[in-house]
Amino acid sequence: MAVTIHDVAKLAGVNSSTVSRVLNGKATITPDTKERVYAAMRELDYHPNSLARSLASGLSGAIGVVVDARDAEAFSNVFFSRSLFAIEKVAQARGYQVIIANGAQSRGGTIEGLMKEHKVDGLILPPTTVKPALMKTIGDFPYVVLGTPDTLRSDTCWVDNNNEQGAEMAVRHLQKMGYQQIAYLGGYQKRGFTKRRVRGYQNVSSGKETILSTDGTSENAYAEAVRELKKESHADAFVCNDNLAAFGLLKACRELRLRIPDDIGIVAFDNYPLAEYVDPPLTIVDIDTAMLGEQTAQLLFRRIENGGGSQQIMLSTSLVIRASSERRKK
Amino acid sequence: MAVTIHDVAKLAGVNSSTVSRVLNGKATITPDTKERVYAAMRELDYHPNSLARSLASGLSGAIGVVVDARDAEAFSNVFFSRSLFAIEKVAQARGYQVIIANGAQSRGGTIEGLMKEHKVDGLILPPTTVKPALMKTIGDFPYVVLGTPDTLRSDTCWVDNNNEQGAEMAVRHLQKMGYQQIAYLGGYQKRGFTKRRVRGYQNVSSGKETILSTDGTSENAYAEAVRELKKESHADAFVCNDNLAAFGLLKACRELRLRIPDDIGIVAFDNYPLAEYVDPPLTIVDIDTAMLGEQTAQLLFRRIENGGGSQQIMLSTSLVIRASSERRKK
DNA sequence: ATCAATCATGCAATCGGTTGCACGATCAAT
DNA sequence: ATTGATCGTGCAACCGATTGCATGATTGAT
Repeated sequence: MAVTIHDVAKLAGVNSSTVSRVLNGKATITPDTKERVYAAMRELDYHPNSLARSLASGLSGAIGVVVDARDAEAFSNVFFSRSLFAIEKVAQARGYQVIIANGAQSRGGTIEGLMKEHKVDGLILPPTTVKPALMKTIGDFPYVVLGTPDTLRSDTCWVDNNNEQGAEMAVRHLQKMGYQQIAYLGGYQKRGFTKRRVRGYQNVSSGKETILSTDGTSENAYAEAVRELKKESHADAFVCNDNLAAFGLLKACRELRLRIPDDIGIVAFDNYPLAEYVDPPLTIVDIDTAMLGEQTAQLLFRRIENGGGSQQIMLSTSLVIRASSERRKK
Repeated sequence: MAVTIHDVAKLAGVNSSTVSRVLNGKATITPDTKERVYAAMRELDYHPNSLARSLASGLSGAIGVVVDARDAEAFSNVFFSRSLFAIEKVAQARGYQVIIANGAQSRGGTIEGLMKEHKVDGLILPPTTVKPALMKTIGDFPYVVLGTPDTLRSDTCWVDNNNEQGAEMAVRHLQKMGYQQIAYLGGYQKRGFTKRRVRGYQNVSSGKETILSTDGTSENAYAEAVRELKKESHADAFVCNDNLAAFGLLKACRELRLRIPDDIGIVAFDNYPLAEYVDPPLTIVDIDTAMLGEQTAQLLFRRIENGGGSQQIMLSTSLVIRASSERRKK
């Protein structure tokens, strides 16, 4: 098989425990010995077997990122992949591996397996998985929720962007641009983040409240938008739950010959790469996904290392103003 | 610590090796004993330590998916995430973990580490990483390239979609719709898949060949498109290297008041979720990313298990015809 | 009834590291 | 010079599984 610590030890003329100590820098070793060991490692192209290492130390050296996706779309969710990128970056800097696992099909089994079979030292979970049953089996295993769990427990760590504030900001912006009747379009109402966005919308909306829920698809958003826009006194601006909803709305406006931003104003959540390339470019409530991922990973590592207290981090969103909400004249 | 195989053995009144055999179903065990062991496992909520298992068996039970991403965008590449979803699905069905790793910053080190430190049993690599130096260190370690490597070696396994055929199909379709002067827009020419798409374009293009390379951004595609469309006798149709290029082109057409599909025909590669929601909906060379991921993973597992011969899989693309190429009148 | 073949299970080595304890060597202080 | 503290390294147990070999029990054939 491959080169082991014993081969290195023999070549360097020391005991394997010494090699181990050199490897981990955990003890005082004579510079001379250290050099001989390094030389032997180099000569043999030694790579420590991480499995043996993990077994002995009781640490897998990996963290798990759980996704809750029934179909491929959720996986290719820009939000998810960008955060994942940041998570991987933080993990790599610490010499940790990132394991991704889809928790959708196996109610809790995936997560439990990762944990109890010692495959990971910590977990990043989606809010949808945080249910009492899981919390019981998870015990004091280190985990951080990426998003806000529906059932709040003070000892749960989570990192999220401030959806409520984001929606408030969107509505205020539209109001300032002179729109009178602002509606909320899109989003599956059972999802926590949608609820919070809607709440933000309700907090500051002044006119009639119109909330058009969808199943999350563009098609559905399109249909709802058409229905609304055909009414006698319809909304003159929309806060869209995501880019997909905004695209459905754009299509509806085109068909009904409503001009944006003159007749209809639009602000949408999430900054898709294409949002600024549609006609007109979309005003966006931008979520700092990189920061989200980074903070989540760092919080997790803090918990893994210190076991330390729980913490919740809420990141602010920012508004990227583009043509879709810039009414030229009142 | 946690429950071990010995605890189970003691409770069931057998030796730990018997428990192991029950666990793995590798030997004949009396139904009675088997039941006692299962009962003990259930009672103690036993979960085998995968680290110990891996060490003993020499198999990590994980595969690595390497990404070559400098920025978050490449990671959130729809192509990548959809394939990843399919890969994870296949892996989960076999009880394997999926480790993702960004190979961008550490020339080869990441891949070598995953391999030599026994963190994974096999690798899925992007074509960009397949260079002679890596091939030497990788030896006969199981790996499959997702995409076509630039430097072809007959013993390299890879899975890719047929980009050349896809481009040919796009051009032929535009020709049939009556477009005379078809250009190719977008794509960084050094990338293998872009080269192959351009080659397909060249194979069947009849009129003047116009190849407009970009740096991959929409902005750049927009600029190139504007430059082309301002010429005296400009192209009347474009095959776009991806959706981003198509979006740049759409913007250029809007500004120059060129109508699609009457004045300009468009076919683009990759079926982004938004492609059918722009105006007009885009005709697309569709890549079956799910199949791509699935085939890649399955090929990898075949190699891990049999060590078997090398194989190359080329998947066909299909054309999804929408309004952007359907010229109403000649 | 006898013997060989097969079955069920235990024993102990092994996978490749880590780490507490022990011990001789070195060093500083008196 | 003596003594106690500190340093550098080896020994061996241990992490929690797997697996080849051995053994006693059971089975079937003659």
